Amino acid sequence: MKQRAPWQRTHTCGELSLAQKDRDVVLNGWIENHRHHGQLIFLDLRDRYGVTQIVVDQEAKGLAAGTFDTVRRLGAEDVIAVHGRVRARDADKQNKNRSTGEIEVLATAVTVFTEAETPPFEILDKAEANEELRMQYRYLDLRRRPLQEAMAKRARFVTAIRNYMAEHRFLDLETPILTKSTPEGARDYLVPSRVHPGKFYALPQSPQIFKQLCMVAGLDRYYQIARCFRDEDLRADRQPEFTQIDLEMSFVEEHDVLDLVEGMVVHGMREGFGIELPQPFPRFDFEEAMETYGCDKPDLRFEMKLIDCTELARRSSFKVFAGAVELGGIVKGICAKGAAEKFSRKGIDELTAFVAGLGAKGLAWAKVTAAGLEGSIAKFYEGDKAKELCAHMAAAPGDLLLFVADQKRVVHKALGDLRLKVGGQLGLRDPKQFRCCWVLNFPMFEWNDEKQRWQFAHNPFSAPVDWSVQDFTRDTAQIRSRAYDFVMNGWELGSGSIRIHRPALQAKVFEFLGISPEQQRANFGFLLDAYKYGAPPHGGIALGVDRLVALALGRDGIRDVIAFPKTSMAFDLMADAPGGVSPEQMAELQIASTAKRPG
RNA sequence: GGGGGCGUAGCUCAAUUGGUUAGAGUACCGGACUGUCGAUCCGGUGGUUGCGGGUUCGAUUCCCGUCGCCCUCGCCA
Repeated sequence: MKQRAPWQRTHTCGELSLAQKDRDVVLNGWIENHRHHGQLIFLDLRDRYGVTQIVVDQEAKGLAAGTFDTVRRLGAEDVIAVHGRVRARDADKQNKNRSTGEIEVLATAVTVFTEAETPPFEILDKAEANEELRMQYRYLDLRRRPLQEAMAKRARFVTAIRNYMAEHRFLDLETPILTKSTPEGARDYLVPSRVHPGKFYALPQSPQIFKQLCMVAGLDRYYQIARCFRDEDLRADRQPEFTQIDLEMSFVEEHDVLDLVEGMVVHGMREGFGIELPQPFPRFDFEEAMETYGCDKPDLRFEMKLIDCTELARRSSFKVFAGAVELGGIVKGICAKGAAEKFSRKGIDELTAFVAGLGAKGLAWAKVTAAGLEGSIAKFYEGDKAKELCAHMAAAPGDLLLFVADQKRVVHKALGDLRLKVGGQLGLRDPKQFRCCWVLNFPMFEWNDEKQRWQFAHNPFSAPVDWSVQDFTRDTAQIRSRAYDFVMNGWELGSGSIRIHRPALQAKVFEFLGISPEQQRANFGFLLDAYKYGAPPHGGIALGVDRLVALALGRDGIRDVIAFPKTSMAFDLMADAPGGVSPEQMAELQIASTAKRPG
């Protein structure tokens, strides 16, 4: 039988109920609250599992000598052991808000492990202190129930993912944290090498190349809950280090990866958060997503699709419409169901300003009534024309129609963002609803205006949809890659592709982008070499764990679901990192700082 | 790198056109209290108004700089 020290808990603070009535128990935990009534003291004792009320009664039989005086001096966040007996509470003394509210523990003795100074902020469910202070004392913030729950659910989710991956024959393989800098992509975090003076490791932006090498190695199915590092400016949904579910599979095509990941996400959401995702996840061609939703990461919690009105507009007496079409542009609209009454003239002016900020020249609008249309385009659409337009837009009385006429890119950007804004204002973006989809066949290259050259849209290893493409200079913008994104509620949560596994094709892609054979060798030489020795066709994906957990828990940012996050200046307020190092350390690494104001 | 917001007691906030000794709630400390559960009641401690400078008879308030936090554009293959 297992040894238990006298002070060690027999139960947690969340598990006692009438089932343990009259049992002698020991609880360990933090004092959340204390209420003094002279000869009677109540303590709320908290641990990860819950809160149990402790009663210390000076008159109680069996109360150890001195205990009452000890307890009288205790305060919030002191850590104690309570010895006592479980007692049923009278009906009028029960606390219905607590799972342990039907019982309490009548103390016989108390052991004080540590007394706590008054914390810089109170440990309450509702975060009352500002985030800066809470990050500085993160270990106190983490005591709060919402964060404890977030951490527990995140851990449960990750465990579910691991189980799922193991069941599907994936090997959890570790890849280097100290690796090599590559010029493309995000800025690297660098680590100086002591034994190679003047040389640096880079922390991985992702395990991309290593996981592909695992495929060349014949390991067949790789996954890792991998930490990734990117030295770019932060946002609410971006931290300098973040976690990905990274995976790669051999001898597969898109649907193999998509099917597997779909199952994984469904399993993880169910086991981790109790969320049932509607299946199957729709799969959109990139082009289709852009045409229908105006963006490559559609929020499918509501419809309000972009409807092409270019042909109707072409023969319109409304010059803005006809004129835009004449200049090679398009006209599209959205129909906000039942929204006519929810948007005043002022509300629509605000939407107009919104799309203007996105590059649109204006916003044409109409409210649908039983009699016809009202609004900026009403006089151009009367009688049958109004009916025709409404039929085309599938609009009914009470609906609000919004149109943008411009070049395709502008229309999609403006209406895509407008759709999200209007959907949000109509309460259609319910954080408790979860809708996933896939977007496939992204453009392979995109034009970088600043650098005046083509660059990878996804990553350098994504295969073109058409294997036989020989000349990337022709119709470059039309070339599609076998890249896919996983999207939930309008958030891009994952990105992957079927890779190039033929060295000749890979070299051609690099060549097109102006990466010289020397640079190729220097940066990716080991991958290109590896491909010479028999690379299987393969593909994979990486999913952002932090974003996924934040979304599942309805949090606005990922800091809430990371135990020890950094500020938007990539600073760790608790650890005070980054920090200075001694001249000796610098000398040993043979590096010097050119910073004007060190530290 | 650009734009916006915030910074006053341990914490959350208030303070009139620039005007007396910078207030309140809470926490904390002391006291009362045997059924509370964010206990209640009485009393008390607690301030470099982020930091530096300027304007002024006088600055929490106005101006300049600086630091920190948050949001955002650029950036994030």
